[in-house]
Amino acid sequence: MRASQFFLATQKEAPQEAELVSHRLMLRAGLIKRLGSGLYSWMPLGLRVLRKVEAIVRDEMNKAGALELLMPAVQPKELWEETGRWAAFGPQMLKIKDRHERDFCFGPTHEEVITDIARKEIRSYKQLPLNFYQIQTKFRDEIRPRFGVMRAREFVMKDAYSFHTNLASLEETYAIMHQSYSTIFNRLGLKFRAVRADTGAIGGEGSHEFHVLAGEGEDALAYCPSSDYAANIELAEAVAPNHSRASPTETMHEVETPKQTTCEDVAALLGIGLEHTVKAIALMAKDEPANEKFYLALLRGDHNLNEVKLSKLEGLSGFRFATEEEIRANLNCPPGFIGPVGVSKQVTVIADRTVATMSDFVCGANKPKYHLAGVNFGRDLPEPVLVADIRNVAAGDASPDGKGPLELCRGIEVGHIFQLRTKYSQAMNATYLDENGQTQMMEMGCYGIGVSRIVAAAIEQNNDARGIVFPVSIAPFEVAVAPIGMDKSEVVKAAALDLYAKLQGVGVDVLLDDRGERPGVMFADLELIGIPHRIVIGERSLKEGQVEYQARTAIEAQAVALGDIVDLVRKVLCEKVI
RNA sequence: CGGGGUGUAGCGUAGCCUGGUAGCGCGCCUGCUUUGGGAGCAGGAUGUCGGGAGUUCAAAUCUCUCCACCCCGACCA
Repeated sequence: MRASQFFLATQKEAPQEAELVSHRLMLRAGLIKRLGSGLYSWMPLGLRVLRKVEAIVRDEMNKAGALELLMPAVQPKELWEETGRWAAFGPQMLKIKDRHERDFCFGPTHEEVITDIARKEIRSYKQLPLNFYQIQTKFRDEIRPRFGVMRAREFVMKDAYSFHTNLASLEETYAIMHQSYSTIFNRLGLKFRAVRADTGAIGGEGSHEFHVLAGEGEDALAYCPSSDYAANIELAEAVAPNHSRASPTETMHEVETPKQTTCEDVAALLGIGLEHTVKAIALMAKDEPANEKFYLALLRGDHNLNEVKLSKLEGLSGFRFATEEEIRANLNCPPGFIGPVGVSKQVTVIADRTVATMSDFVCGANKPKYHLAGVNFGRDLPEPVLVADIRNVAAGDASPDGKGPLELCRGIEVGHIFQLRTKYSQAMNATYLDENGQTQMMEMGCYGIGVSRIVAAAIEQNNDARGIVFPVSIAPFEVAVAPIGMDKSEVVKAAALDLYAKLQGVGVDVLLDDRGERPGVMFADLELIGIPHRIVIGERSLKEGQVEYQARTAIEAQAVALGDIVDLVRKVLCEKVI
């Protein structure tokens, strides 16, 4: 591609709408343009990247035995009513009407459509297993779209759905997909991690998420460096302490804490470690539809509440944080000084497993400007009603597989695989006849990849002060040729055109910057848009029979003989292929 | 939806408090010069100041209202 025939739309300054580095760079490099909240146009440069990601995903899906098809983006309401998801999906689903006032949605996902296809087309066990996939635009009316295409409302997704006669077959395909996803992210040149995950709204049993590792990722992950354990922090178990509670050594006593409303402040005032304090979090939840109860959740001062774990406890599925008024009404004390000692029987106390083994701890006194020290369960207050794992794991915690301490990192979820089992086949009566002529439910799996999100995640993981650093496999162009003074110098022009033709001839995806811009402009643009390799042709070095080669990640250029440059490019491109 | 913020040319912004000619940088167009890290000079084009209503002799500026977008929480590929 010649830059003069292409559409480069780089900008020096990023629009102030963007906060996240990948979003800013995508706008500055002219990869995308915003149309509305969560709606983006893919400009020619960005689309090249998106298409390369798609091509890798498609290639690996095909290799894994999945069959590509394409389903309608617009889906009739009736299908969704069969699974109860017309109502359950809620406002995240964009509902639309046709001219006859019939209800449709713009598909946020395709379990219903594919299951409808399966129940109509699959009759016999001989046809199974089958794995269908598509790469398609989805729409989810997110509560808060943000970060550009990272969390857009309209986005491109690869979704695959597999059908099986039994669980073993499902598990086999699930393992193949797991492997295929790993291959995909390796080929994309991304650092990633597969983690055990919560199954969320889609339901089912086994589930793994694939995260691109990035410091600003939306998800926190826990992993064990000395084993293969890795899990989303939402799910990662904080293993129960392996010691029993020590006997009390102190008597309970009040301490004056006039301005200390947090565990940190109280610990600092008393000169003790945060791990000797207990914080109380006031919650409201309905155990019956009409009956809202007040709860106190107890966590060690240095631990954080895990809302996913908490909401899985009996009666706490729809919990919310109590308001200040509710705290005052139930504890007769303002927030900042609340604690579990002396509370009425109306208050249900839930203790994290770590808290349950603490003794001689410090907590709020339920009395303004006072805390209590030397507090002990059994003696100073009743044992907690419920003891459970309700905290986030912290770095250094024991791994649940017993193979060492956990570490934390952040990631961007770009893939998710599920064993759906028979959730949809049952709801929609997707059956087949087995060897004995008996009707059986199909087992199902589903496997998603956020194709457009991958582009943002790749940039989030690979950038520097000068701009994007694309992995070769998804760069809009593999190599840029930058001739200096092309319009002035016939030798430069001839050499540039010749090299351009030769690189194209050997199948290199090359951009010739023939715009006639000054060197500084070319270099800045080519670096911003993240072209991995650059060849500069100038009169100066041509006199020596040389050109300059520089990798995007390199600090300095190296002189290369004109005759060797094509081979060098082929070599560096091959090194990147996995 | 709750909390915080922003809206002035394609992008970034000043002006708003204290009402009175809409300004700057980048980009864009023309010409000349320039060509190894975002060029120089000269000339030029582009604004419903987010929309509507109100106050006023006069509104980008004050008031009301609607809208859009961004950031923090619950959702997710």
